[in-house]
Amino acid sequence: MNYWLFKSEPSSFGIQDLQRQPQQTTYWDGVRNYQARNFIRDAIAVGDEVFFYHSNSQPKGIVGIMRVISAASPDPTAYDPQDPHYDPQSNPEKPRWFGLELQWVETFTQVLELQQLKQYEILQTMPLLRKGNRLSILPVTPEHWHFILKLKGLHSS
DNA sequence: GCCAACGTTGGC
DNA sequence: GCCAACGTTGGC
Repeated sequence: MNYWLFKSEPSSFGIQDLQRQPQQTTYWDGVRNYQARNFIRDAIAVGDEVFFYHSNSQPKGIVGIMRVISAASPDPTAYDPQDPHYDPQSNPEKPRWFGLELQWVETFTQVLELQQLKQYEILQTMPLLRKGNRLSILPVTPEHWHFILKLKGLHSS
């Protein structure tokens, strides 16, 4: 069982949107970066837990937790010319992009803001905090995962 | 709105 | 295979 962090802009899909879905699940599609694709296709497994991160927003930070409930499958939006993530070069015979199903687990009572996370020495090695890291899907070490959960405990009432 | 830090594309 | 140009992400 591994831990991850998925970014999304709440203006397009935030954790509140996830909570409103039927069964509180969603298919995470639209990933068009090979490194992130490799995580989805090769490393993320059913049962893994995921921090939901709101990017490009105010506040920005970790807003909750999701759980992986399906294996990766070819992302159908890649073949849909109407979709903003349409990739004309991708071919259903040889899928290039993948997505997977996630289920809502928890929404934090308070956002763990980026600025706050930056204050902790132990988190300095998080890929999330490394300058210039724009990957939308990142691994989280168990050490960092549990530290952040403790932080969350401190800041919820 | 700006721009640094990438990733991707395509000419050569 | 190199690398300049371009596009995107995302913090500020």
